[in-house]
Amino acid sequence: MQYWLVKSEPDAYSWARFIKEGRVCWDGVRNYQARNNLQLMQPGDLVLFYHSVSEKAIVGMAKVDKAAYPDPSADDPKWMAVDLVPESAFKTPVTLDQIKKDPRLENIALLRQSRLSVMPLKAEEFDVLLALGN
DNA sequence: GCCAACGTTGGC
DNA sequence: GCCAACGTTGGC
Repeated sequence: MQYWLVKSEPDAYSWARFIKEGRVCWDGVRNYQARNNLQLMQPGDLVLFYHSVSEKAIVGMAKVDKAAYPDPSADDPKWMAVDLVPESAFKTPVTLDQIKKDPRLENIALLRQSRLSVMPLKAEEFDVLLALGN
């Protein structure tokens, strides 16, 4: 079991829409490092869902439902997608500000590599974030 | 709206 | 293979 975090601009694809639709093909990733992370996802892995830009907070948790397969939105089969299903909404969104202020999260990839859109979380980081959100 | 970070492209 | 130019992301 591994833990991940994915980013989405709420204007492009929001948590609310994810809940409403009940499943998403997480496609459109066009960055090798993010793609490599997608390829490592296994069904059952837990994924925190971060709203970037306007909200800047983790808003919920999803679960990997289908491991990586060629991205249907890409011309080139080297790009990958996974399927995610909603698991639970956070009671309280965990803001970027909170994350920055928490010494337990000082090495989180979200802060270290601000532009990466699919990143692994350490189990300890995942636990801290889940506790903050619930 | 600006800009830092960083990835990609293309000329040399 | 280097690097300047350019595009994108995402925080501020």
